[in-house]
Order: sequence, then C-alpha cells, then structure tokens
Amino acid sequence: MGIYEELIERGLLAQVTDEKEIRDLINNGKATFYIGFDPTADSLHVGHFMTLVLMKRLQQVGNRPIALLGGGTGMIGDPSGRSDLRKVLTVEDIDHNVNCFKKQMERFIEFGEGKAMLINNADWIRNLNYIDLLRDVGACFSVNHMLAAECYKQRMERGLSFLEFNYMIMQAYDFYYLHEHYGCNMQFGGDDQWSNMLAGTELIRKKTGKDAYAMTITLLLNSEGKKMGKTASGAVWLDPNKTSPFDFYQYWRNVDDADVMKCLKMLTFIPLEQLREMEKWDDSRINEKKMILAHELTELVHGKDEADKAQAAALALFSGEGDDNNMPTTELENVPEEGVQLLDAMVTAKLITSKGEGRRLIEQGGVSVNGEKVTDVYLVLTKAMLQSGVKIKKGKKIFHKIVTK
RNA sequence: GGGAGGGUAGCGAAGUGGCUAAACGCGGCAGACUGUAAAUCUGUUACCUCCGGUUUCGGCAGUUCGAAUCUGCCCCCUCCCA
Repeated sequence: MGIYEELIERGLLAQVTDEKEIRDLINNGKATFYIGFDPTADSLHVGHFMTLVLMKRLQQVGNRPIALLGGGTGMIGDPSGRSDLRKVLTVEDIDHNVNCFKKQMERFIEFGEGKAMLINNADWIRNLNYIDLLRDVGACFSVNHMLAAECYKQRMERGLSFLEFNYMIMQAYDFYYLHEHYGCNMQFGGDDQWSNMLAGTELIRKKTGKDAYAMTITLLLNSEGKKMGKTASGAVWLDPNKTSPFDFYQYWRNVDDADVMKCLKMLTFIPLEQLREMEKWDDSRINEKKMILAHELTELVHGKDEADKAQAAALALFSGEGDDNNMPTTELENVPEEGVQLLDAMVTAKLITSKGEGRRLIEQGGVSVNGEKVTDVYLVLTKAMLQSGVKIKKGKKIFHKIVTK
C-alpha cells in the first residue's frame, strides 16, 4: 500500500488534478511539493498542524517538502473562505509572524540539505515590478475565468477589493516561481485553496508547457460542520505560551464522540492497522480513544514529557489518580500580607474577564477552591494559602493553580 | 461623480423622545442529568457594587427637564446609475 492509498484511507485527500500522475509521483517519492502558510498570526494553530503532519507523512516516503511562508502574499491577504475584508498587516507584523512560524516548524519538520526547504515568498514578491508582472503573467489570466471561481463568487455579493482579487495571481506566481527555481511539481493546500492552486497549474502550463499538479486536503471539520481547532477564547495554538500543553491536551480529550476516529486518522501517525482495530472497539472504550488521541497529539506538538505531564494532571483532576502538579498555573506577585480577593486573582489568571462574571459564577456554584465549593463572593486567598498553591476549579473542567513566592 | 438604504451588545435582529442596560434568536458561561461526549432542561450573559452607581446603540457637536430615538457635520458599509 502506497502513501497515496494511505492518505485516502485516512480521509485526508479532497481533490486532485490528476489522480494517476499524483499517485505515481508521491508513491515513488518523486514529488517536490509545496504548501503555503499565511503569516496572519504569531503562532501556528491546529489548522496548520494537519498540513504539517501531511508534510511529514510525505517526507517519510521520500518526497521533498517546501514550506512556503507567505511573507509576500501576506501583504495582500487571501480572500478565500472569508466573508469580510481582511485587515491589512504591516510589514513588521508579517516579518515577525514569519519568524515565529519558522521556529515552530523547525521543531516539527527537519529542514536542511536534501530535506525539507523553508522559503519565504517575500524574497521575490515584494520586489516585483507592476508593469513587468502585468506583461509577464497578467496576460495569462482571464478575468472572466477568475470571477467564475467559487471563492470570488461568494465575495461578489459583499464586495471584493482589487487588492484581494490579486491574491490568486500572486499564489499562482509562487507556484510558477517554485517550479522554475526549485523544481516544485506539486502544490498542496486546504480545500479552500483549490481555485488558487489551479490557477498556478494553469500558469505553469501556459508559461512552460509543462504539467504541474495540485491536491487539496480535507478541511478538518467537526460533526457539526464547523472548523475544528477553535474555542470560545480563540484558536488552539501550537505555541505553549498561547495554549498550554494542558489546555491543548484537554481540547482533544473533549472532542465529540463522533469526531474521535476522524481526528485519529487525520492527525496522528498511529498505523492504519491499529486504527482499524480501534474502530472495532466497544463504545464503552470511547474515553480510552480520546485519551490516546489527546496524548498522541500533545506528544507530537509539545514532546513526550509535556504529554505525560498533561495526561497525569488530567487524570489527577478528573479521576483522582496521578499527580496534579502540571495544571496551568499563574504566579501572583507582590501579594500583600492580608492576601488577595479570589475574584481579583481569577481576573489576573484570566479565568474570568470581569468581576461581575466571577460573582455570577460563584452565585451559581461554579467555582471551587482546593476542592470546596465557594459560596462567599468576597473570599480572600491568604498569603499562606497562596504560598502552598491554591487550586481553583471553574465550571466542571477548567482547573487552574494560583501561587505566589 | 449622482441617487437610495444602512451602521444597536460576540453575531443576527427589534426598538423611532421618558415605562430601555436595551425585546427575540444564535453563540458564550454556569447548574442538573451523564462518560471530562452529545442531546435535553434550568439559570445567566455591559462595568463597578451592600443599597446603589457608572459608561453604552459608528464619531463629534447640538435641541430637550429627559436622546439609541430629533437636528447639523464627519467617518464607514451596501445597493442602483455613471
């Protein structure tokens, strides 16, 4: 069984331009493929994670990945899949984000001679000359054709700026550039990138007469059809400072029953035979599956140590076994002798956004301190308590420790 | 450039002088039930609070005892015509 078949079985492939060719290329390690990453934030998130995993899978069987950071295209902003106008990022923002992405990716994928390549399209896009570009590639695009693309159609209703309209051309140009300079013959991307990717293969064909291929990855949607990796407080980040390993673990520990197998298949490196076996498991073992999922992914992103710690903390908190030293912690500074109010401490720890919210929570019985339900809105955490560490539980499953030196 | 219609809480959407911190729906949070799931039910959902108070309806300036609601100017969005 080749990697192509494996990707299919894992449910990762959405669309391909030429099934036979692509299967031949990637199964035999002949592909030099690129995946673009738009530096719209200062950390990668779960959405990127699946693409990174895919890069790794393909690299393992001999294909050559190019991670293309959109330091140039980020200046424009991709309108695909967006109903509103993107806010325009400054050059500083973009460069900063690109650097953050780089660091995170390096932890995850091996770059270097003969291995994966990390390229920033700012290197060529920011220096493009308008007239030259128009004459060079502008002639290859039909506006009529572009407007027919699904991603633009949706925006015809709400408005689409000329700036964003050009994104497709830039992305196509990237592909062409990589094809010419790095021998890149394939592009991967989210399913929402399909039209942009096709534009690239067409540009290459028109300019060089050669064929290049494109393949899209199924978007990771939950059973309700929403993108996964989003929580009420925002995306689930790979940066441990933005989403702690514990929270990351908990996110996966809490996925819907209906989504567990899908996540295991799409995101983990657990061999297919084993997954097929798991699929036959009795329903009563559903929680076991969730733990495996959470541990696997936390390990991939944060390392085995962190994954073990997160799991131990979760077990300690929810079933009373294991140790509880690894829950998210906030350290308070300059605690006065008389201590601090619980509500103030919770605001500092970002457990609540206002004291009003905290008061409501306590009134509704949603807060515990060191295992005891809080009834007093004005509860004070004494300095002595804080020095030994105070365990706060908000709702049923949010745990946080507050300490002071 | 001309014409029309808009901008209300996280989102959608009522409200056209006081009874409105602002209906309703979604979303969020909490409680019950469960399996750290889903579904369901209940409560809650600007901010600070003991009573009570403070700041909100694109922005600024007015009219008024009183403005989300009326007037002027400005900003932004959508549609139609160029």
